[in-house]
Amino acid sequence: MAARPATLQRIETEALRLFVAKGVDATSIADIARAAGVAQGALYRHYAGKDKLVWGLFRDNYVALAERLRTLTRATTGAHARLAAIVDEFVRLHDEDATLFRFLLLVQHGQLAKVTPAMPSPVNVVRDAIAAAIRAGELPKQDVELATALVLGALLQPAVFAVYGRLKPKLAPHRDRLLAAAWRALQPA
Amino acid sequence: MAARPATLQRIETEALRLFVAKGVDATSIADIARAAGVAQGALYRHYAGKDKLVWGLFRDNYVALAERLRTLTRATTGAHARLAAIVDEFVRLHDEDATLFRFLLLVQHGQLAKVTPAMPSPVNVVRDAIAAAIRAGELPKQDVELATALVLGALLQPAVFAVYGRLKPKLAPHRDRLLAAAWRALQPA
Amino acid sequence: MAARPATLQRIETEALRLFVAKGVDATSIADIARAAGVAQGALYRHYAGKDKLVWGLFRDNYVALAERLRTLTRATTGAHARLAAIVDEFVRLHDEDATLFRFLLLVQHGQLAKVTPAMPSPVNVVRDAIAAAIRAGELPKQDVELATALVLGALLQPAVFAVYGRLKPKLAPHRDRLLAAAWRALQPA
Amino acid sequence: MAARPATLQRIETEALRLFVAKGVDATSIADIARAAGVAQGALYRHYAGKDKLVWGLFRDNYVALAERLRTLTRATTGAHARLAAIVDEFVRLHDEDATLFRFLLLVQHGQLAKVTPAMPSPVNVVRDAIAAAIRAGELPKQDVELATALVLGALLQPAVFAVYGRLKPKLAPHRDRLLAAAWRALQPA
DNA sequence: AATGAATGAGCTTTCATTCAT
DNA sequence: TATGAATGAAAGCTCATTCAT
Repeated sequence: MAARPATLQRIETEALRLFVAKGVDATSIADIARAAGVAQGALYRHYAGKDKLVWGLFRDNYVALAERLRTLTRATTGAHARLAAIVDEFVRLHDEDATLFRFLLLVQHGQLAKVTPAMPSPVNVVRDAIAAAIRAGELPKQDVELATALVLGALLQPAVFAVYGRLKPKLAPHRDRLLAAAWRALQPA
Repeated sequence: MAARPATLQRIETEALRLFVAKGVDATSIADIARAAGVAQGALYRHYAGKDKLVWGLFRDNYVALAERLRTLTRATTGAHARLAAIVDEFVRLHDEDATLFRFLLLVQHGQLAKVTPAMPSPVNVVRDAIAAAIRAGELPKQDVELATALVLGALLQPAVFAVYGRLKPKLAPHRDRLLAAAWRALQPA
Repeated sequence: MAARPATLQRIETEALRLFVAKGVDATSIADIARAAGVAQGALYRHYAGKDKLVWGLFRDNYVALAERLRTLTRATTGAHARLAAIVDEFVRLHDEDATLFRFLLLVQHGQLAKVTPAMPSPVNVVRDAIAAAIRAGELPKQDVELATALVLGALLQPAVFAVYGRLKPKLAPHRDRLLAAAWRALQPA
Repeated sequence: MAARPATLQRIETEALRLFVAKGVDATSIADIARAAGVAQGALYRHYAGKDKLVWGLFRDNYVALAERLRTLTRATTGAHARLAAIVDEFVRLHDEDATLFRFLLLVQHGQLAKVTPAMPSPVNVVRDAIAAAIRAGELPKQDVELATALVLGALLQPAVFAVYGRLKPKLAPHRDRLLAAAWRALQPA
């Protein structure tokens, strides 16, 4: 009863690690099984197939991030404070679980097509926060989608730079700068 | 002698199109050969293998973009004008050859590891322009790599949004806004 | 102690049903266990393996049919009456338990190789009845095996037609016709 | 140009042989490739998959038999002469290519479900011949499907007996007897 | 130069069977 | 006794690459 959850846990941990290290397509089921210390067939008790494993890992964590962000924006008042909460959550996730963050970052292409409009999405949380701020007069009127892209760009591209070693592995030291860039990107004047 | 380059051209065009549409790994040599109207074996007369084909397409266009950007920044004076030239070139490439832009955007992970420091890189051109502006006192002192990431984020994330249909297919209408966001991201105050 | 036989019963019923519906090879142990409402491992307490399950089901019912036919032919006098008894038993089995009949019919190839000469076989009962009638002068001299084939053909091919919906599901209405065809097949003149 | 058809021919010949000897499910693609002396992948140049190979072999020969029978019945006049032509063709096919005949016989279950009404079918040719004879007053009125089953039973069950060694490998010596049994089965009086 | 049949390694997946609990 | 997670061998299939023509 103590070793059983461990198997699934090990599979997910190793899968994430390998997907980030080698890419999803270059990671075989055999690789994952070997790393997790189980037989290949054992994976199929937990996941219907490789696609489902990738999608499950992506969706669960993508949705969880969206829900945390939603909770944070609901608990916060004021456009700037909300943006700060969003930035902090991105930075925290990146620095606390870089593997997971990079998985979401690198694997999104190929998975985003499966995201349905009904699914909670971090992108939509950011967009909704911006839209609300505009409606409240806290931000100037502007193209909401473009504004969302600019905010996300300020958060994600530094993460990409960290992946390739152009920036140090932790984003926390850059938190204020990221927040400032994101905030100013919302002032089109 | 006039039709031969056409064959190679067709192969590259179709390969790019398929790589963007289905992803590199999901695109087989057979797919490309079929789309280009040649036999599979014929591809190997032009490329040593699939990896080389992908890498060749990436490197050639990546380097070409870098060289165009380098030429532009050399021909321009003043930090803001240079940044404008960079933004314009990104926007132009995106709007004139969306397939190529998206190929570079989506395929970079998995190819960037092969980029040597000696190779001209668009990222380095942007970084050098920023570094020069700081040295010249046109921009405040700051982390150059982080500044580069913020500028690129402002350019690339809107392109990602265009891929997923969150923004309209052309970036030109957003040119001023992108430039403003990139410029302000460089004022850390 | 009363529910246990029910488990075994359920396994056999569902196995037969699935074997007929999807074929033996296309039916997995998991399918049977699921349909019977037991765990996969539980099947192995009753059967040594899948092959043994199939063989057991075939042999038990094949032998049982042979023994019923043997009893009937022993209890009957006269060639025509015996043939009628055989036809009636085939028709009765078919109409009362179509699944079992079709299982025997469809699964025989692949199982018949395991039938030993010592095992009671419906085919041999029919053959022995014909041979006895010839010895008794009730039927003309003829190739006994060929005669057996002709009688069985008249009984089994209509059953095949019923499987594929070319005939209605019940053979009882055709009983007289089947008997006539079988009887006449035995008059080589 | 001489060796190419040989490959496909070898594949089909060996596949048929193995399917009859071991059954379709027990015959692996590896078995066929080994027997045909080609790599496994080579099979997929000619057939989309194992299912398609089996179906292709079945359908082609099933249809070809139907068309030969159709030609024969069209070229013949009189119910008895037509039936004789049908019996002769079955006997001929059986004795000249026992492997093919047994393939059609043993593999039909599992393939017949894919036969569309538009496809020429030996069963329908026999049925049509009987129906025509009834309309012409050459045979008494009767259930045409049942009559078809009885005729086919008289032809196919002896073939099954030959498979299992209960009858000698050739049916030709039994031709008159088979024809007589089939003909009498059509006289319900 | 081009063709396309063939190769062979590798992939994902299935499944009968085992065994600790 | 029953469970179901785990095993491991084998299956069907794909695909980058080679090579005789």
